[in-house]
Amino acid sequence: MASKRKNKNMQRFNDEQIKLLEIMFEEESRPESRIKQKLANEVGLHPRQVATWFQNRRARLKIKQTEREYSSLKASYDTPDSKFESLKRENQLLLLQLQKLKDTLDKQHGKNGMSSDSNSVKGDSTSESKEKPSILSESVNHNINMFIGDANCEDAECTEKETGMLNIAEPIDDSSTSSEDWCSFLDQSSGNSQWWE
Amino acid sequence: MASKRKNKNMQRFNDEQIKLLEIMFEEESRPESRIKQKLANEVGLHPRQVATWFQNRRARLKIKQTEREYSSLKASYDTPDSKFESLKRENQLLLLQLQKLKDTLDKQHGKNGMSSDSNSVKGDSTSESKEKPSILSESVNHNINMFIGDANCEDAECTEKETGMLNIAEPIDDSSTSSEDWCSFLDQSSGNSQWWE
DNA sequence: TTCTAATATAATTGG
DNA sequence: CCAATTATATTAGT
Repeated sequence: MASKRKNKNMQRFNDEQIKLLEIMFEEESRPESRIKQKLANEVGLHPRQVATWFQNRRARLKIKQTEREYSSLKASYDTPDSKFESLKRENQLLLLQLQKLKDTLDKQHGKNGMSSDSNSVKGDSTSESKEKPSILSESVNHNINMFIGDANCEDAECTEKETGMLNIAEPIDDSSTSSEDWCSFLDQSSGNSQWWE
Repeated sequence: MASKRKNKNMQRFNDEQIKLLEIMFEEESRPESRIKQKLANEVGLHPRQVATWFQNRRARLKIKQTEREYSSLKASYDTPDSKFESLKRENQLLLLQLQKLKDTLDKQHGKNGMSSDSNSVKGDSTSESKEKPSILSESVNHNINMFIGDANCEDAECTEKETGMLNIAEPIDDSSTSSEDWCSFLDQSSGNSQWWE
């Protein structure tokens, strides 16, 4: 394909040569031709080799710098994983709304929280006969559980971490409690995370 | 950097050598030692050089195959991103539940549905609703555990993973809820989005 | 020891 | 000159 016959022998430069080249590179990563020629004489290489070495050396430097930049950028932007955080916050808000609505309904029905607890976990399907199947409670308790996962990490270091989420203490502050602003509220909450669509 | 001492001369193999090596490689990419030795004699290289060549040749082959596989896999699978789809679906479920609750409330309060602001479920959190230690809240909270796993292992650096636990939400029996378009802010579920990469 | 995967380095190619 | 790629070698880990 592309193999020329003019390829001679390649030669790894020895430590002395490398050392001198590195020293020169530290002073000036892009020296003039004359300097390179002089250097070539000193280390016993062809000028072309010295030029090539400087090019490769600059390329290596650039790669390292780029990697470093990328790392720090990623470290600063990626850490909280803001995208997932936002989605989780979104879900928390929705759950908060559900909870409040449920409280309101319970009050309306004048229930005592202690007895006749039809809103426990969904395990009590033994005898569901309630005078009011109340789509509400069942619906609420129905399931807010979720499992969302994916693990691609083969042998990497995916460290696990517990999230003590559910800080529902979030001040949702009712500045605008007008009538059917259900939608507006939800609209807001989903609006502050446009990224998800 | 890592240049050890005894780096001597390297030698590019000539066309004849390469040609023979390639022919042999096509027949058997991993020949036995004797064959490699015989080959080395035929082309005038050290056995070690021939072995190295085969190793790197295999590496190159594998890289190309892997790249091809990755490309097609990525092309076909990359888009939906099930994690976020799941989260979005979860949000939709929550909203559906809210809708049901809201409908129920409207019916209970009957006529003033249009201007009903009696239960604007939102803002409280500051005062009010103290008399009820909210057993319900706990119940709800217990159901909120999520398990979210993140996996960007491209660079073998899974930043973090959060675990809650629990199971998949049962599908809501929404055969009756056909008015899905309330606050239609969820509907554009757009599965495209590569925004997060 | 052999193999794989990852990396280093000298050289080439094309722009 | 630079970016990208190639070809050989070397090293770490199994």
